[in-house]
Amino acid sequence: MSLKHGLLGLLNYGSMTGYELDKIFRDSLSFFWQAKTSQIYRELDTMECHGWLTSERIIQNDKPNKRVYTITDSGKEELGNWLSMPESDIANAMRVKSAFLMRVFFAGETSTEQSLEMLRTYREKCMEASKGMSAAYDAISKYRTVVGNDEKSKYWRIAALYGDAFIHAGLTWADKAIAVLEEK
Amino acid sequence: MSLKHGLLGLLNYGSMTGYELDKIFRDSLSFFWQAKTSQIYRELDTMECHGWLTSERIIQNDKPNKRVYTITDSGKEELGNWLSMPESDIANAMRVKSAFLMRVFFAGETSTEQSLEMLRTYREKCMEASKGMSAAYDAISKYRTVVGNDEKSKYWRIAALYGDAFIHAGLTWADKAIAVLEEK
DNA sequence: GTGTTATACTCAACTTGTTGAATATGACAC
DNA sequence: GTGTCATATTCAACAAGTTGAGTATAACAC
Repeated sequence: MSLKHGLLGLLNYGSMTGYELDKIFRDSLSFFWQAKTSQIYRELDTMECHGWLTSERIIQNDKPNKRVYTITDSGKEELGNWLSMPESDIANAMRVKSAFLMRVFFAGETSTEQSLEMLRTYREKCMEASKGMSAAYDAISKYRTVVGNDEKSKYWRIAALYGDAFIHAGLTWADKAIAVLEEK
Repeated sequence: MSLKHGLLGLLNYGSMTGYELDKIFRDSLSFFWQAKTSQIYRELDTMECHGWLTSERIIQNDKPNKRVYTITDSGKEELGNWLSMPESDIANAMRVKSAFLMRVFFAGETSTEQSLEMLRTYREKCMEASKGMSAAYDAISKYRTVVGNDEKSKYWRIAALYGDAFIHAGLTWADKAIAVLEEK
């Protein structure tokens, strides 16, 4: 249900269109949650049916018409419940689901050279992601001025710190793994 | 498609029942891929339809009858293709999907005390997971003797190292995050 | 006037994953 | 003879996520 709650969280900052929500997801939440445009619109529909949102059609002359979504009291309540829900998805948070690691696990079926190649590619992706983090921090600064709340942006920074920590862990792991395979 | 490939990887070690596959998933792959029993049986069905597996019904006297699955040449080919498939899910591997981090991101809506509570719980789960890793290493030793291949178990260790690295990163992140919230 | 980009949204088919119950056998303990 | 555990599998309904194409408007540059 977390996509729904992510959307509620964003709409709690202010009313928005599906298009804007989609962009913010890509810009800033995509590090820890990804959603396709089509899924976002679908979820907005069902959330409106639940009564968590209302929507209003805005006629525009310079651009295509749009639909602006606004969170309702019932939506705010739902968001609050989700935020204070304990345990269950903290346990969930520990869960990794990685096709890549599954490949590492079974890489004994291929050659050492191929496995090293894979790990080196992973290492490079970590380096790229590491550079990309500055964009995330930029996005945080940008949206902080929009939302105008430093207390909230503190939590965004904490989430970004998670990104840094895990990218760094990925790098050092890759180095260690490469070393294990290279030793003879 | 990774559950299918995980099952192929295990069946490549030797023929097994759905029940055994389910247990091995829980024992050793669950760190990076989780699947429900019912899903495993469903996937085995569709994989047999693809011709990646054959199955044989074994009549037992002391226990309920069982169905033993065996990987076919076509299945081995599929496994090989998946293992040498580049890029695509290395990029995927970088992706985190965490409802917990989403909650951190929006935790500004709740009190600092509640947020700290959440982070402390996370920290504890990391500690638990850290202890649980030794069980994973035990499982590796146990299955190494079953599979009888040290070269392969090398990769299992590498996967386990990933677990260690990420649990450790989670711990230090949680400490940092708690420090950020506690500073006034 | 042509191509590109940004805006704005919709749809359908499909695969994957979750929930949770249901069924059945035989061993072993008390 | 009752209860529990380990073995072994099946089913159905539902929720979530993916793929990929399709539709449309208007600004801006060249």
